[in-house]
Amino acid sequence: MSWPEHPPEVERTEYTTGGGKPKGGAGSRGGAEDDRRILLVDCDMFFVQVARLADPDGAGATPYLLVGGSATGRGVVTSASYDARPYGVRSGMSTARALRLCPAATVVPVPREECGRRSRMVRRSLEALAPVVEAASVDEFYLDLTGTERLFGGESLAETARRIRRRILEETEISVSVGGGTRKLVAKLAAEVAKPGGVHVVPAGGEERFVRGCELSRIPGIGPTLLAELEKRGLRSPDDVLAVEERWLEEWVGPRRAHWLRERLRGVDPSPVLPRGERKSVSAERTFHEDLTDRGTLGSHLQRLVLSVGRDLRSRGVRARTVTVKIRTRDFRTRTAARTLSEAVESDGALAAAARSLLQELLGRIRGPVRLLGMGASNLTREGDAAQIPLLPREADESPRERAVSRIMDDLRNRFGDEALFPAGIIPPGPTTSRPGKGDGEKP
DNA sequence: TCTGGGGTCCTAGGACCC
DNA sequence: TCTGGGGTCCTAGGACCC
Repeated sequence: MSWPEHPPEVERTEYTTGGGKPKGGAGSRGGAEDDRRILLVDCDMFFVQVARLADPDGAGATPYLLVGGSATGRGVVTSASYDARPYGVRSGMSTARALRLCPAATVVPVPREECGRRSRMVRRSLEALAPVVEAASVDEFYLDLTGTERLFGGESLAETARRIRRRILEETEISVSVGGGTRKLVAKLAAEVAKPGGVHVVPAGGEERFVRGCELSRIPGIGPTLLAELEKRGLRSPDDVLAVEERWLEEWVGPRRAHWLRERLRGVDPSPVLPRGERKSVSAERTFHEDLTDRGTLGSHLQRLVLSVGRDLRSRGVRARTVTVKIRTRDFRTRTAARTLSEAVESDGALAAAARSLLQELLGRIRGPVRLLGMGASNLTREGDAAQIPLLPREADESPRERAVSRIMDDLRNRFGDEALFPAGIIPPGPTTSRPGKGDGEKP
């Protein structure tokens, strides 16, 4: 059974809101009358699945698989196989510690390209099955099926979810779990219940009871900081939070967050399922194997980051007006410096010029070695978009020649590989830049 | 237990303009 | 010399997500 190209009788819920932010304004409440049919399709341990598909004999052969950074360096676990989790391994944990907990485990690097490929496969399959698809991340997709009841012959949301699950597995070899309900928040939490490889749908009207039954830490938007803030006040469950007088909550976490929190815990979430718009920023960063002090070395690393970000910008056909440089020191403090240029740029030369002076500025502000260096570009505009007319004549941030040079370099790298050219002063890929897909995990 | 890399969104303060 | 309010843009930092 497949989805017609343009389902005529689908009545889409129309939303006028711009960003899909959970503003919770008085106008658009997700009240009891909310009868949307929303699914969250969540790939099971996505990186582990993809690593196994990409390397069936290596990663695919061991039950205890950790996907993530190197074991000897400062890497962390991005995803751990279900067999490894009973040992206490969690994503975000340092790989070294994970290996202490589960010594039998194999570590492999994240297969980035293959992850992108499989993610696009899943998205395309879903787009053929539902009228509105929002890619929330590489491995999570919201579907809005509101109005499809007749089209699907009265099929229940849970039946639809199971059908979609089977279909995705057939078409992409990726196993997913599916959560469903009338709101994104509820669908998301339901998917946790559905894992691994199952389906869970919360019936309309049961939202508040369902959310109240969840742990606070599982509610999207409640992170470690807010959690600790609430715990400090003795609030450990949704019921605890909802029992507290509103004015106290407002005093503790601020009026806006207090309101947001109460709405969420009552299962209210009016945010619409919206296909993702344009990218807002592009960045690259690097944590060093050992903290760095030498400014020349830092400069070379910065240049590498510039090349990566510049190429990313150009491949997307966008230009950036704001350049940001970020450093993290040994004490884990992060500092950023940003500059907005008078016109948007895309060439490595223009990006590098801005980045270099920002790095100097940052190095003047800190003492001691640098743990991480990052570089980002934001304030993006499409190439074709009308450029702002400068009010006064000024020096250009970027010449047509600089743009042309960068594009030629992209072309050469695309044809002959990343290592084809490294302008003087650039640190070539070192031993820490391991290549995915070879052998049994990485040992730099 | 020593914390990756890619993002998004929010807040707060200052500059500047009207 | 004292005194506005609002709007927009920019910067820095931080919370959060996967």
